[in-house]
Amino acid sequence: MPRRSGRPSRVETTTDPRDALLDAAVNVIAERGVAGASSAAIASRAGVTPAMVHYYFRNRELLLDAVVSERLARFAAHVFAAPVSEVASPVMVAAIVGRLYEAARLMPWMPPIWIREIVSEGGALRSRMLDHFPAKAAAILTQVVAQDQRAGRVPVDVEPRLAFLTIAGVAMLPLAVRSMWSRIPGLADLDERALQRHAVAVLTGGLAPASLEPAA
Amino acid sequence: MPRRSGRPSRVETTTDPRDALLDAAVNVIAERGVAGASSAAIASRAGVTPAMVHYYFRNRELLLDAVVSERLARFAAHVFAAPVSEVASPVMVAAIVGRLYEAARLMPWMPPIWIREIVSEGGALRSRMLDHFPAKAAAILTQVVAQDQRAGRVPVDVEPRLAFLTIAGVAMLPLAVRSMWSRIPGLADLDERALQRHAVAVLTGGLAPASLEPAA
Amino acid sequence: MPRRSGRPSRVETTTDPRDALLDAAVNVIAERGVAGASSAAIASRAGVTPAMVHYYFRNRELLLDAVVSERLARFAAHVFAAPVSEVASPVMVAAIVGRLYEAARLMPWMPPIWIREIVSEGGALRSRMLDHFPAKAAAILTQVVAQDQRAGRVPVDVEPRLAFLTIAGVAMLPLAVRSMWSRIPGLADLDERALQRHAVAVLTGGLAPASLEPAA
Amino acid sequence: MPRRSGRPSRVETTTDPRDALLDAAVNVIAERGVAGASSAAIASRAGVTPAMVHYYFRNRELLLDAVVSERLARFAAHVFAAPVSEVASPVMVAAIVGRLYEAARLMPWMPPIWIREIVSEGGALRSRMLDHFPAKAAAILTQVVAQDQRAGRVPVDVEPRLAFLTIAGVAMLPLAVRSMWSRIPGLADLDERALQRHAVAVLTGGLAPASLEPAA
DNA sequence: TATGAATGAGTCTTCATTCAT
DNA sequence: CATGAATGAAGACTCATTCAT
Repeated sequence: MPRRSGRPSRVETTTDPRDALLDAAVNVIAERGVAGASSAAIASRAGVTPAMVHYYFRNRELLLDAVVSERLARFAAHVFAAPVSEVASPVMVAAIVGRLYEAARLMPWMPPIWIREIVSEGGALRSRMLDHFPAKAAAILTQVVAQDQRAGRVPVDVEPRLAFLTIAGVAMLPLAVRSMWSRIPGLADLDERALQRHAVAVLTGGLAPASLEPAA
Repeated sequence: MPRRSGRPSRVETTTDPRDALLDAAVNVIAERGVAGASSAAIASRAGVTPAMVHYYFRNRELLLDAVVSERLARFAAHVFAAPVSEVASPVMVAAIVGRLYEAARLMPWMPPIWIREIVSEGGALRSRMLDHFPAKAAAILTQVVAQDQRAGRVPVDVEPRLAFLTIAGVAMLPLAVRSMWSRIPGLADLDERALQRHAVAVLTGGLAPASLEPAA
Repeated sequence: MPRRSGRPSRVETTTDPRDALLDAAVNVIAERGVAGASSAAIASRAGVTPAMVHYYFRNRELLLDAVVSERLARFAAHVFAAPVSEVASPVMVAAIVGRLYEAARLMPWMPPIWIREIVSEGGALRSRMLDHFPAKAAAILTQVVAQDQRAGRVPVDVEPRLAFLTIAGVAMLPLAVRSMWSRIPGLADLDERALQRHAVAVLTGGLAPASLEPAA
Repeated sequence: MPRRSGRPSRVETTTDPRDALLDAAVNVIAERGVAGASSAAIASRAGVTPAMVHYYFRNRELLLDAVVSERLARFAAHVFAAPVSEVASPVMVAAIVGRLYEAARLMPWMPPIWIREIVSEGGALRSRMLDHFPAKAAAILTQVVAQDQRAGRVPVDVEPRLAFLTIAGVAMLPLAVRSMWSRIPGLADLDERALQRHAVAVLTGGLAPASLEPAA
C-alpha cells in the first residue's frame, strides 16, 4: 500500500487520488451508511475503478480506519480545537454548539454519520471513533455542569455526565434529519442559524418552562 | 403466504412462528441495523431456516413492512395512546417522556432502530414509518409550546416546530446509546429512571442556566 | 398415491381433482413450457394448493408421465384413430392433416407443446412421447409415399421417411405460432381453415412450382 | 462490465473470454433451452466460474441480449445476406434453403434454438429476435409467391404470407430434430444433403402429388 | 382427502479481494 | 500507478419435496 506521497505528479494542484477516495467514501457513507458504501459505490463516486480502493487501502477495514482517522476525527478536533477554558456552563455550552455548527458547515457529512454509524447500536464506526473521543473536553464539561449544579444553578435532576451526549443530541439531530424537512411543507424555511439558536435555547433554558412563571 | 392463523391447535399460547420471526427480526435490526439483518441472521435467531422467512413474508420488503406495521407502529401508538389533552407544555412534555420510557421498557428495540433506521438519512424504515407518524400529537405539541412561548414562558429562540424532534432526541438518544455505557466505567450506574429524570430536567429547564441566577 | 377413482363424490359431475390438475398442467405447459410449469403455477391454475400436486402425482416426474399418457397421447390417438387404409398418398396426407386440425381444435395445447417439448432438442417430454409414437401409421405413410414415388408421382428428391415429420411440421408450425400473428397486422385475418388449406396445398403441390409451367 | 477489448496481448488469436462465454451459452441453450441454461451450466461449459458470467454480462437479461445480437442475429444475416433479387419463386425458395443449410452448417445451434425459443409460444428469445426479423426479405418472398400464384403457377390454396414460415419449418425442423434420428435405426443414414434436397423437393413440388398424374 | 409448515438444494446476483500485467 | 480479469463467499429468492395433522 503506497504512502500518501506529498508529491503531486503535476505542477498543478492535482487532487491526491487517496484524498479523493476518502472524500468520496465519507460522502457515500453519509448518504447510504457504511453497509451501503461498497467499494464500487465509492470508486464510482471518485471516478476511478473499484480496484483502486484496494490499491490505496488494501482492504475495507483499513479504508474505514482511514475514514475515521483522516476525516471524522477532524470534526471532533474542530469542535474542541479551542482550549476549553474554565468558564460558566452556559457560555461553554453555547461555545461548543457554535463550533459544532461551524464544523457541520465545513463537514456536512458528519451529522448523519455520527447518528448512524457512531451513536447507533452496532454502528460500524463506533469503536473506531472511541480513539478520537474528546475525553478531556467531556470531562471538563461534566465538571463545569456539576459545579453549577452544586451552586444551585442547574436543576438537580440533570445528570452532568450526560451533558456531552445531550448537547450532541440536541444540536446534531436536527442537522442529521434536515433532508427530511424538505418534505414537510411548514418546515422548509428553517435554516441552520435557526437550528443553532433553537439548540442553544433548549440547552440553556429548556423546551418548556420548569414552572408556570415567566422565564427570566 | 400463510395468513396469521387466529390460534394454533393448542389451548396454551404456543408462540406463532410468524410472531417469533417478527420478534427475531426486530431484535436483530436493533442490534445490527436493517442492512445487517439478513434472512439467515433473523432465521437463526428465531431457530428456523432462512427459507421460513420467505415462507411467511415472501420477500424482504414485505418483511420490513410487517416489522414496521406490526412492531414499530406499536411504539408510537403506545406513546401517544392517551388523549393528549390541552395542558401546559411542561406537563405535556413530562407526560410524553414518561410514556416514551414506559414504551421503551416494553419495546427496548425501538430506540436504536429509531436512531438508525428512521431518523437517519437514508434510514431503511423512514418512509415506511411516515405512515405511522403521530401527526396530530405533533401538531398539538407544537401549538402548546407556541402558546406558552407567546405568553413569555418559553425562550423566544426555541422553535416550536422542532419540539417533537427535540423531545425524541433528548429522551431517546441516551436509551439508544445505553449499551455503550457498559464500557465507560463511570457511567455504569445510570439506570433508566435517572435517564428519564435527566431528559425531563433538560427539556423543562435546560442543561445550563440561561442566566447566572439560580434556577427557580 | 390414490388411484383415479371412477366414483365422483357427489351425484353431480364434480370434476375429478386429478383431472383438473392434469388440465391445468397441460395448459400451463403449453403457455410457459415444462420448465416454467412449477407445482405452484399448476396448482394455482387449478385453484388448489401446491401440495395437492404431490398428493396426486407424488413427484414431478410422475406428473409429467401422467400428462403425456393421459393427455398428449390422446392427441396422437385422435389423429390416427381411423384405420389408415391403403389409399393414394395425397388422400392420406389430406386425411392426416384434417384429423390433425380437428384434434388441435379439441386440444389446442398440443401444437405449442409438440414444438417445444417433444420436437425440440432436449425437450422434456420427448423420450416420454416415444412410447406413444404412432410407429405403425408412420410406417404405412412412408410406404405409401415411397410407392407413389416409385410410380413417378412424387419427386425423386422427396425422402419418404421424412414424410411424417414434414406433415407434422407444415401443419403444426403455423398453429403453434398463431399467437404471434396477432402482433403482425396483415396476418390477423388468417383463421384455422386457411391454415389447414395452406398446409394441404403445400404438401400436395409445393409452395413454388417445380417448373415454370402452370400447375395442374 | 468490461468492453469487448479489441485484441488481447498476444498476436495469436487468443480466444476472447467474452466470446467463449457466448459460444458456451449458445450451445447450452441449444441443448437444454434457455430455462436450462443456468449461469453455472454456461460457466462450466466455458471452463470458468459462474461469477464470470455476471462479470461480463452483468445479468441474465443482458446475457440473452448479447446471445441474440451477437450470435443468433448472425444466422438471419447469413441467410439473407445475398441481395434477394427479383427471381422466380422456385429459384428464390431453393436459394433461401441453400443459404439456410449453409448457415446451419456453420451455426448448428440455431435450428433447435429457433424451434424452442423463437418460434415457440412464450419462447424466451422471441421478442428479442423480432428486432432481427428479416422483414424486407419476408415481404419480397411473399410478393414473389403471390405473383406466381396470380400467374396460375402456384396452387390457389397456398397462402403467400405463410411462405416464410413454411420454408423455415420444412427446412429447419428436420435439422432441429436430427439428434433424434440416431435412435431410430432406419434413419441414421440421412445426411444434411438429403435433408436439404428433401426440403427443396417438398417446397417446390409437394410431398404428395396434387393429382394422380405423374409429376413434371 | 387435503393442507399448512418446514426445509435443502439450486439460481441469480453482489461484493470484497487477489493477481497478473 | 492503475486496471481488467477472476473468484469465493454470502444474500435473496424459488421450488420440489416431506411430514404431521
